[in-house]
Amino acid sequence: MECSCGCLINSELAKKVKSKMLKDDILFEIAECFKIFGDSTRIKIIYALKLSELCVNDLAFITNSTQSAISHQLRILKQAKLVKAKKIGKVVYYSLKDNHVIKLFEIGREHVEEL
Amino acid sequence: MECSCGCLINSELAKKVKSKMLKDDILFEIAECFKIFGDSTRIKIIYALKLSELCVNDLAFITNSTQSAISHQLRILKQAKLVKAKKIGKVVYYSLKDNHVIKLFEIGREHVEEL
DNA sequence: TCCTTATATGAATAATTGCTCATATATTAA
DNA sequence: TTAATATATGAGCAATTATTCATATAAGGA
Repeated sequence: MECSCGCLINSELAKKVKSKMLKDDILFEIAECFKIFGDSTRIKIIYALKLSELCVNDLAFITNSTQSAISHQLRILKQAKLVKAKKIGKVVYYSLKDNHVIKLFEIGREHVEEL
Repeated sequence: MECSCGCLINSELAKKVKSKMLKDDILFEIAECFKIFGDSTRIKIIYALKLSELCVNDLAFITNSTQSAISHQLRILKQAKLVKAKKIGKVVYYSLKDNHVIKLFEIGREHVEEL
């Protein structure tokens, strides 16, 4: 028995596939990226920002959420480099950082609509 | 004060954006889709299956995980229609359901590698 | 200065979730 | 039939997480 899985049929194949796997930390980062998109509130924020640059209170209004909840989520989105912020007076305007965010959203949307 | 957010500057904009938002249930489904990709173990499974059709034990070996953990995650992936299963004898072979899964994975990977 | 508005944030809570462990089912071999 | 192998699954647990609440900070207006 060659591999730890105990599956005799595919042991050679399994070793080959294992050797071709991306590094764990890369796969972890990819999962972390998707995790950001995997929350209703954050997806709503992303979609709203796809339509327009918006301030925190407007985002709260648009998403039927509270200012606090949105602010917490915006911090997460900012840390993930998905949105950027611009402060004018006491108002902070948020917008999507780049088109990659929109691209990812659209592919996800397509996938859902095809099911 | 027109909108519940109390933000006078953007109240008209906010109402306009809100009217253009996708339905909550659509956005929820999109988030749910991304959520599936947002776990290290599942991403490892998806990447491994991108390389080859594999049985449960091989997947456990390749991902350094247990048979039980992988089986649980495969059930989630199957329910989400991301993988399909084919039983031959006592071995169950899993593979990706379609190229959309690969496409989503690749866009996520690109995004991570650009950061 | 005092008040209001806009945003941020720490703590607490409730809900979700991924894993482990034990066990069940199914198939094949002896 | 009995044993071994491959997979599935329910219960319990630990960790994560999204929200709420209270409060802090910051800016503008009276």
